[in-house]
Amino acid sequence: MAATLRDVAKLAGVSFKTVSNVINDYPHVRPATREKVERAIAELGYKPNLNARSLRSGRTDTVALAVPELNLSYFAELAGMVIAAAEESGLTVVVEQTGGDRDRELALLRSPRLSMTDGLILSPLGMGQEDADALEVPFPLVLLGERTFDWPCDHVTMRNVEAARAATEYLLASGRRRIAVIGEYEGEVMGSARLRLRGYREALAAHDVPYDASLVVRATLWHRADGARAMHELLDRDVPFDAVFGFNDTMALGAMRVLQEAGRRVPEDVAVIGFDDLDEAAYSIPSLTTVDPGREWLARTALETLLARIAETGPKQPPRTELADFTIVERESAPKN
Amino acid sequence: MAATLRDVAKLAGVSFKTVSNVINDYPHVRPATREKVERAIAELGYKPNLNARSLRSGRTDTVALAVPELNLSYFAELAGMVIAAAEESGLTVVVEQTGGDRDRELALLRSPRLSMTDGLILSPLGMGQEDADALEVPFPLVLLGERTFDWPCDHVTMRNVEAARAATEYLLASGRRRIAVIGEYEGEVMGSARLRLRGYREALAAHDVPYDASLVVRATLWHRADGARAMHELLDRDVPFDAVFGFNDTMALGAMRVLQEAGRRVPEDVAVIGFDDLDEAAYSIPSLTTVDPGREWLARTALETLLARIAETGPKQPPRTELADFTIVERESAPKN
DNA sequence: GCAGAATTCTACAACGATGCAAACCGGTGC
DNA sequence: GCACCGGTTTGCATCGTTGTAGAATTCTGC
Repeated sequence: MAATLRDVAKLAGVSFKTVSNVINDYPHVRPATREKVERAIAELGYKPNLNARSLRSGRTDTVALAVPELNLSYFAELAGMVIAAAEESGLTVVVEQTGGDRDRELALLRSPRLSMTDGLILSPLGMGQEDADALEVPFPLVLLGERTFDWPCDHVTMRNVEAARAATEYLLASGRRRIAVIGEYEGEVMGSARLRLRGYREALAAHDVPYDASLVVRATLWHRADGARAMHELLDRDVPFDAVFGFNDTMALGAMRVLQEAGRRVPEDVAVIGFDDLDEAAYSIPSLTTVDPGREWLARTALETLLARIAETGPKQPPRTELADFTIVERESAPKN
Repeated sequence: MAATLRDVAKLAGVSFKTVSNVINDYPHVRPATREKVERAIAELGYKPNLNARSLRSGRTDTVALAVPELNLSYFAELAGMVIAAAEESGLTVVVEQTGGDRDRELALLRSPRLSMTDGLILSPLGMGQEDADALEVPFPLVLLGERTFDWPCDHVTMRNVEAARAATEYLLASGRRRIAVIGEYEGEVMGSARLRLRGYREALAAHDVPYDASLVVRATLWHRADGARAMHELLDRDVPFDAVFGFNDTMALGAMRVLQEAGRRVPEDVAVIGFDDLDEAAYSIPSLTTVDPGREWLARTALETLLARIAETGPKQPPRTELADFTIVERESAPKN
């Protein structure tokens, strides 16, 4: 089996605690001793058993990240960024998929699996206000992305309302007046869909454009297929529209595809704007104008916030809420004018 | 702090070992005792400390999955599938990103972090034959995707040569003769790029179409931007071509975008075929004909193979090689004729 | 050359769980 | 009435590490 501290100690001719001291950079170790120990470590290829270390020290240097599914590019890219940021701090990341399902989110929050981690970054989707007290957990927890309830808990998110409002105003400024929306999700109380819809309505109101419910199409999951389905539904409704605001890029791309199949030119007949600024938005045909919600910043900040909470020793600090800045990325599907 | 076995034991009025027996479904526990213990567990909200359990039992019920980056949809979707499959077996998955970088792949194989897992599923990219003995590791290891060297090690992959050959023949059958290829990677000896190129050449040879190196464009990373860059390069070369075979969908989509920007019609002027069958391939404009390499099967099989190796007790079984079946998914970018 | 203060090293007890083997307990069989 | 037998419960050692406290060694100043 793998070498342990004691094996190294025996080889180096010191007590096993000294080996531990060397590994942990304990200051008072004579250079000669240190070198002897290091040679023994190298010779045996000793690697510390992190489980034992965790058990003893109480720290695992592992964090859990729970997202709906990696199949959604937004979450895949976000997860990639969180993992990269964690790697920089020497942390390991356990990735969990909840499917955006309430029960699985709740189960995760209670799961013993989390005892192997120092904390959790959760992107909740399915949970609602009635589940808020499930967030009363005995470990550091950071919500990443819109929370669907009111609860004092660290929270890193984007300016959904403002960004959606800006996106809508961008379309309005380019002369569009009949702006359809894809991604509304009626069951949801405080999630992204609701907030983005609010931003949309604020923009309309600010420009005296009447809100028309027949331009709003719901989609609970935000996959490409949902965007496509929503666009079919919109076309079937046979209401005129000259722009589409997809609540995420994936749906916007799905919708854009259907739009063009149906013979509508983008952007001449219909402008399309998305939300997320996925990698692929720059390469679609036409390329997709979208909102960059500041994902890189979100990922890093979520991790930093979690680490700060983990490092916390004294009395509990009040919950933090961090908001990313957004920008609108202009591309072909919705030119400025 | 969290409740331990002893706390539960005290509350239930039994020895802590009995509590352990209840938790582990040890058969000889009187129903009355079991119930008493279970009540105490529920009352205290006891959750086993998995670190302690792992230390003692040697099993972590966690596996590591290392892919180049989640930013590449292929790997994101693959990772999602592996995690989902692991979840079904009650396993946790640690995700590592290597960036396809040789040094990081090697570092990972030697990392103490793996002591927190029961085994590793690795998608190697950067390592080469000279690193083969780095695969001599003291834990179960399964290579997922093409291996870049010859080494007796469990290996789950796709039929790269045959699939590439089939893709090329598909294009030939539709009358194309000048088929460009994007994704060749000269440094690589045995990886996917080489194998797919071989399949391409076999198909050409079988149909007496001469191989023309000026139609082959290299790309070391297989991002959308690489596909776009490669297509620019190809257009700059000013050689005639009537089809493009992208070694993955992401590049094919990037290339298709550039192609259309340049005024070439897809598929009328140039047919495009990809490889991977990503979600988005069905929604691009035009939708992308591609090779489905059997990812779902790959993900599940990789995990199963790893689990079998972990469960292994007796003498080491010989390494397994598992090959997924592929299919060609016909879409608009390359119609059958 | 020696006391006293640093410095360096070691011993022992945890962390919270599981495996083993022994102890217990009530009932049988003789 | 006693040995014996399952089924049931328990005690102890142990996994590999770190924290604390104290022992051993070296260094300093006189």
